[in-house]
Amino acid sequence: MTSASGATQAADDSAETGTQQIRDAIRDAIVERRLSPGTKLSESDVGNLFNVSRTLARAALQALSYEGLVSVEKNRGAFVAYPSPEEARQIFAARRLVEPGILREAAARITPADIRHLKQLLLEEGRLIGERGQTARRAEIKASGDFHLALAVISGNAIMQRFMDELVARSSLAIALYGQSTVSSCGHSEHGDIVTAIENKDLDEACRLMLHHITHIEADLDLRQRKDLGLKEALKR
Amino acid sequence: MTSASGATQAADDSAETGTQQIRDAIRDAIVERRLSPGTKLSESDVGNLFNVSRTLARAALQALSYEGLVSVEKNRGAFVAYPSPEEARQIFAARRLVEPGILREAAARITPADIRHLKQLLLEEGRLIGERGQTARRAEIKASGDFHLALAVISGNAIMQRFMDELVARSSLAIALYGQSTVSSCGHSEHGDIVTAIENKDLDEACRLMLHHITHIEADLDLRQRKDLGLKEALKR
DNA sequence: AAGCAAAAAATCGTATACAATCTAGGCGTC
DNA sequence: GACGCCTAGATTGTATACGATTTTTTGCTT
Repeated sequence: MTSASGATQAADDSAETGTQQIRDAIRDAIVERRLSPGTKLSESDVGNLFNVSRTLARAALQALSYEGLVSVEKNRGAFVAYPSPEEARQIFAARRLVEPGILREAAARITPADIRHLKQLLLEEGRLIGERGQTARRAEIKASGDFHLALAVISGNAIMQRFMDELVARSSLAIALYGQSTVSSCGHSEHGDIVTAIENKDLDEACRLMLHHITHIEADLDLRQRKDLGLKEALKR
Repeated sequence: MTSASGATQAADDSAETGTQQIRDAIRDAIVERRLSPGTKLSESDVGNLFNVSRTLARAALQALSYEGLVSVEKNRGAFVAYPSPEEARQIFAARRLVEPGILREAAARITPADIRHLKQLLLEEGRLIGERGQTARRAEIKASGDFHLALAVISGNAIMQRFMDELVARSSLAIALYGQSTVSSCGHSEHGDIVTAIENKDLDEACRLMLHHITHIEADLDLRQRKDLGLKEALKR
């Protein structure tokens, strides 16, 4: 619920109602991996699906392209983004670069209520890992990201929060493409350790754990360049 | 020249020619402060100005709103963004958070050619400070940002590069609104010091200087809340 | 049957049209 | 003269229309 529409607004008064809704729906579908990288998103289809004109569908796709979740190719249309191994590396490099800083700012402003909230998220995440079925798996993916997003919220910096929204969403894409282990459930305990370190006011340790955690996620990816990638057209549909 | 259109593309194949052009033109105008915060940007006006339909004008404005440079209010239109003091603080907080990291990555990959390029930028910047006239002033503003952007380019991370583009542009808005000293020319020597520290492989010192530099820029702003800000309508046009 | 060329269909790029909403000015009342 | 209401104009929100580009299909040739 925290992340249902928790992306771009902040103080966003814009919210072209229709567009916003479509954008969030598609974003969620991408992040939860109901839409695979490379899937074509035709403007007409999206429009029909939401009972809205191509104009709005196009606007939504355009918006998603600014977040790096879909790539639009001139005269060819929009596709769910298909990050290259290099792009994937950059996504995680960016996270290593900003998340320790966010963590520090968050720790400086954190309240007992925030800590309770974080633990709540952890509990929820743990519960989902226990369950089985696709629905639970998808919820787990989202929950895993929500932890990092929650820290950004606590940090109180709306700009960093939006940036993290983008990074977490794009991470999900990279994992969908290059992830090896079935799920990144491995990372759950690491989230808990980070909270503990924050509670103990051991920021250096918390940051160390955070960096380790991100590296751990990335290590589960197989980012070796696929050689036959020249005919990327084949992948696009 | 490095920054002429040096913002959003990277591997951007999209480039709806018309929209892209309009967006860059308006962005430049905002960054160079030819457009003041709060200025109304009507879709028809923008369209006419670029001999293009409202459709494309709207798309360009929408794009700029994703970068935080214009704010669009439902049923009211688009305005050059008018960042609140709090927003301004967050912009600089974000820069303090990411720029040391970018600097470290850049330093790790920097080549002699890159260093020559940085010094070239410094020279150009120094030259502009010497000149007088509005044109020179505007060029100076842009040059000052270009230094930070160049570091992001050298870091080789396209995602951080795009983020820095946004932060530098928004900084320019904050300075335009709250800046006190005529120009931030004060910061020029600091840029030089940073390059020197990089050359000396003294990364800790370089980061220290960078943080100091950003704080210095922010310190020149008067971010006291204006009390009569309730009737923000008055400020909007 | 495979390959290629041209035509047909689908899809995108952009402009225009119409409805909904907001803004401004005028008029009347108090 | 000030306040409120109402109409006229301007501006945005969304849909539709049409030309351009790409993709697919068809049908012919080898």
